[in-house]
Amino acid sequence: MEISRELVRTGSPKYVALANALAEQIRTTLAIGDPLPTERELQAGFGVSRDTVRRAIARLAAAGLVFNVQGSGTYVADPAQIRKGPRLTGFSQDMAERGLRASSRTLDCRIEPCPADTARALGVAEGSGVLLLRRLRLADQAPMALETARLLPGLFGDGLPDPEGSLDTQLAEHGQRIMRASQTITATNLTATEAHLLDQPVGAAALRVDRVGFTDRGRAIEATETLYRGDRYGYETAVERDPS
Amino acid sequence: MEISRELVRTGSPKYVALANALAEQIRTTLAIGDPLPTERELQAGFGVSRDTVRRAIARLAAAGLVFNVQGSGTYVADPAQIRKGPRLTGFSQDMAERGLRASSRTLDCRIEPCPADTARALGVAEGSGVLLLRRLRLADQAPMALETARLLPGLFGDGLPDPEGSLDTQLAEHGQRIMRASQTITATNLTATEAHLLDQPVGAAALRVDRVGFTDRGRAIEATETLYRGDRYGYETAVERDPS
DNA sequence: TATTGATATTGGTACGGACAAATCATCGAA
DNA sequence: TTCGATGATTTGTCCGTACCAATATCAATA
Repeated sequence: MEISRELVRTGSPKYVALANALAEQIRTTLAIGDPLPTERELQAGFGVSRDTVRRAIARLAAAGLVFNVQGSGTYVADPAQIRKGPRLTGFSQDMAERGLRASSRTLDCRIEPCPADTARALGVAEGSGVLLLRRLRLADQAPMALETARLLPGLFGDGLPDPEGSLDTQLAEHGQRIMRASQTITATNLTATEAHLLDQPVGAAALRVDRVGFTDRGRAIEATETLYRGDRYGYETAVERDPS
Repeated sequence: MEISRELVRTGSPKYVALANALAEQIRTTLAIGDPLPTERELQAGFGVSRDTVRRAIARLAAAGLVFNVQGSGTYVADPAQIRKGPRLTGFSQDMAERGLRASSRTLDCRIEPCPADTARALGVAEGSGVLLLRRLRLADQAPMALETARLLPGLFGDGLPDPEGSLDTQLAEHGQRIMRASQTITATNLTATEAHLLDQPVGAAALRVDRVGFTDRGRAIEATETLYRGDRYGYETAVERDPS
């Protein structure tokens, strides 16, 4: 493997720059199963410490690009097989990655008393006012999902969000970034109302995703229930074994 | 926070032992939002290097137990809100964690030609012989899921696996451990045959999980399709934002 | 009182070294 | 040829040090 000896750092830490450089070289010059240069070779080649090399490789391993074998080396993983784990995305980005154009039709946008289960998830008192946003989500103009979001009040200053835009983006503009979320995925048959909105036959199978979003401080700020059309949507995820 | 000064190491690395010790003390003596001792305090208290302390804390952070704030400290996260990510488990263990007793009824167990899509997932030639294992999975005696597994031949020496036992356990006994898997989750309506086996009405919504299991070397050895009853099963997962 | 600015504290990055554990290549013996 | 021992190689763990970046604290100032 050819080793470039200069790292481009645009404000990011050195190990991130090194990881990017390695990822690029893996894409361009290495095949699946090929070994990377040894850590000490990389250390010498890039003129960095082994600690930095190991951090960079750990980053690639976490992304599923490579895997380590103690005593042997570090090897390029199969990108077709090792899919990336589920990333936290909004609907728009999710659709974009599937090559679909996302749009939405707002069904409801107002302050309403919080139901019990949502209140528990958000850590607020039952019946206290939360922002309700109900939207029909379209992909390439055709109905894809029915989304009911409840957010803590005051996240958008005093006003309401723009129902047409990406919630995630608007939250970020107000200094609130959802860094992690917990989801429960179930299957359900559509009711008549839901089926009509989604342009599906009554009783059709739908994927129901209940999501609670947290900031990096662990504060729950958003609870969303989404009904995806079973015939159009699949949820991809990667799981790993417990360290044991 | 009280700091114990002795670490119990049962073969595991020091940072793992420290992480366990910290997790225990967090459970017993700290509340949500409380700050951990500073890294330098822990370093002195346990008599280890700061590197070891940081590794231990990184482990806890990855598990969602704590979170870091640069310049401020490390704080205890809310365990009720931050659920653990999905772990790679077999059906038996999955049910056990839900407090249900798993059993199974074998519907089919033989060698058969591999269909095209599975062949691609497993990286073998289409039509080559793979081990087919079809089982009805029961939880507390009631049908829960319909599982169709295809495995590379020869994983169990020359014979077939015991259809009643845990596949995962039997694989491990033959030196094959599935370390990661990629899954696609969809919703579907049950056919008449499937519905009958699962004791559900025809057309009931079911959660379909297509899983491909890989060894730590990235080799695919198992492809499983599982139909879970929509009224009994939910899939829980945690997602995180991309590092960006 | 409110704001600013200096200073200390805390986690984040980076360097260096040493040894352990797993693996691999080699060589010798059976 | 086959098997096993041996030593070299490679990743994993652990230690120590130094400095950077973000945050918190508090005194000085307007």
